[in-house]
Amino acid sequence: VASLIDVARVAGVSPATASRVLSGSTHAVRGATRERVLAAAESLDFLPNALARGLLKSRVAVVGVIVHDISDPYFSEIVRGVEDAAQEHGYLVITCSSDRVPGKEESYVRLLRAMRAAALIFAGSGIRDAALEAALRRHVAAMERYGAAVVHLSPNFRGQPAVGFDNVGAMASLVGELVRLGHRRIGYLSGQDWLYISGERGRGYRRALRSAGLPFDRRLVIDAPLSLAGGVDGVERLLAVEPRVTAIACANDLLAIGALGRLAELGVRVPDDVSVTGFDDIVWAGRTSPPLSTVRLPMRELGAAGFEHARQMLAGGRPRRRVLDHQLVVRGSSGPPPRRREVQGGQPMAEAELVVAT
Amino acid sequence: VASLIDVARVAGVSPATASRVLSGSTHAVRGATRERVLAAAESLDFLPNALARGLLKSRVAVVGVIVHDISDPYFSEIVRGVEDAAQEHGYLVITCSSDRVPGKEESYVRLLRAMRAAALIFAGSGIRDAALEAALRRHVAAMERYGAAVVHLSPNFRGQPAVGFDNVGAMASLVGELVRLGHRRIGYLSGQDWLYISGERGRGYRRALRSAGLPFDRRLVIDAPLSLAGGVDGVERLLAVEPRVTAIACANDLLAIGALGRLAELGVRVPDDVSVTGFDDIVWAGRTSPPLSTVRLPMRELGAAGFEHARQMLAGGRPRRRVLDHQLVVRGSSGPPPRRREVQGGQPMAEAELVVAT
DNA sequence: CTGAAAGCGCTTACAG
DNA sequence: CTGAAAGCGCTTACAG
Repeated sequence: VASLIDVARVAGVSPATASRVLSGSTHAVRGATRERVLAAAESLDFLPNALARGLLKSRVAVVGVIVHDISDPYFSEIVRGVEDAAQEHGYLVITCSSDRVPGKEESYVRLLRAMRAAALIFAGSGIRDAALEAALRRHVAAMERYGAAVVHLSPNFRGQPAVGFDNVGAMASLVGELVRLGHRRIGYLSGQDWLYISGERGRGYRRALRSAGLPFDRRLVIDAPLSLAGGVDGVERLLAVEPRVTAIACANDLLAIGALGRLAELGVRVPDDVSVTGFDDIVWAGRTSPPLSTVRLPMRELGAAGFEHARQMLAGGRPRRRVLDHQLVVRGSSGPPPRRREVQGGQPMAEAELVVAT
Repeated sequence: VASLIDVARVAGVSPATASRVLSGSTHAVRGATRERVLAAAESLDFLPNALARGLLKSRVAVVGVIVHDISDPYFSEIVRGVEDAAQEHGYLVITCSSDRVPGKEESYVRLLRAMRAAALIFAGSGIRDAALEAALRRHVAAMERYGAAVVHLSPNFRGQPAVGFDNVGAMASLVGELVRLGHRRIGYLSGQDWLYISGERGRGYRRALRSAGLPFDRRLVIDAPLSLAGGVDGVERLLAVEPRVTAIACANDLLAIGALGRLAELGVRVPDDVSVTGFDDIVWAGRTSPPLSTVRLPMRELGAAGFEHARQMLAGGRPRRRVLDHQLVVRGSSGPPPRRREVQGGQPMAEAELVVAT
């Protein structure tokens, strides 16, 4: 493989001159010399070694992104946004699926640090885990010492993210919409309680209830993981605890889609018997049966903005914190509560009646 | 940031000794010395610089994966498989969404080559483009020269992939299933004709027709891109050309799901009026309305096997070519053709009759 | 405008 | 078992 030395030799110049031509330096080089170097590089199919350059610069043009799972559409959308922005600037993107397991997250960050990645983006929510957070602080400090930019896109141990969403407000407006439709007993599938993001979205749910003067019933909040399986399981548990819910708000679309599937199996009609809402608006939310009412978060834009934030930091700037806009998307999975129940008011209802539509 | 030199100084040994302890060398080191080095590394929060090591080894523990689009579930599944296998061996994964644009693909491969990635995995189909293929040959040759492993997971200019699927056979059996159900006029949304994969799957479609003694009608093959939008648009064009189709086979699930959406809007009932089949079995295929009949490809396993193949090559082995098993998944989107049409046989049918179910 | 030289942080024959 | 030294492939003050 040709090195800069080879190019210099073929062009009949010193490596220093060859470097100045090939690395985009501003140092002046005579036109004819420049041509000779370019021709030599071309003929040798020379490509500068990014490792050598990175060693010198103490960091390499790579951005690591920590996600929960790259096959989760929420995260693949974000990564796509990072990728697009990164590519424009010649950066490569490393994806790390932590599965929200502290050990995996730490191990990925360690590898990224060893690689001297120029930027580290935490796309997913922070995990409440003292040992992990201590390790993360250490790694992040070390990375910042060698000049890396570290950016969070979700709430975490450092607080609010550099670029993010108004999770509280968005969830509050979505649940508020259910209240407006007439729902009074609204269940909530909340996501793992040791995720910072669950705290935020749960706060939105409670805020909406409070604004409507509705009581908060702890039993209606089910701590189900943010996944399809979590939705399947969570909706089951919720109905077992309180079959009279007329609406189920979910902390993300995956939970809601899982719930939708299980409700269909149980013969519970959506939205006739129960309304269901998601959060995120992944592309598949519009194609479920019925289509999911949710909140649209511009995930791709988030990823791009996250990279941009990092890039500005690398350029020595102090970019401002940003909160990207969300949008309510009302589709077919939400509607007014069933009449019969309104008539019954707060009366307990036999479980059989809930699945009357079977 | 602490370097090996710092560790050596603190431990009171030479950098050579510190290296031997910290890099997992087999070179013998006295127990007490080893302890001192380990303690020093620990106290300095030392992490070896992967760039320096990579420079020495002429490649770095990173695997680049070229995909069409990381937000396409087919590819995010594959990447997840690569990631899981890679993580076990301390490799990091770089994802590159080429959008099937030759210039982007070339540019990503160039960056990966500059980075001295130890492995390059082409997850998506090859693109028929002379200029791209020439550039790719050049880059791949250079990468192999510095010791990288290059692996394809889909048909391409080099022929069949190192690890892949039996696309022809799988599509033939799926279309064969439609024939078995009684369909005689089967449309086909084929994917871009300049993708090697489209050629393979299209061959499967033709093989099934041939086996059944059915004529191949070029007009029933619609060259629609492998995406949701392609399905929306493709099904529209197909019905315009030949409203009498009783089944529509699609080159992937995205096409089929797009088609399903458009058919619902048109009031065409699936499968009562028209059967629809996909290919890949992405996780969402089971949640459409109706659920999609398709072929299940173990994408995650493909990614893992692809990494494993590369790893064996890096270890100096000559791993065997592999074809992973697929599986027919018959769900609700396919069924017998409508009665009325069987009665009418080959009679032309007014377009209005097709959408009679509106 | 050009080049010699030092150095980024490691690893590994080689000598002892 | 340990260490001095060379070298991977670049870039950049520094001198001219």
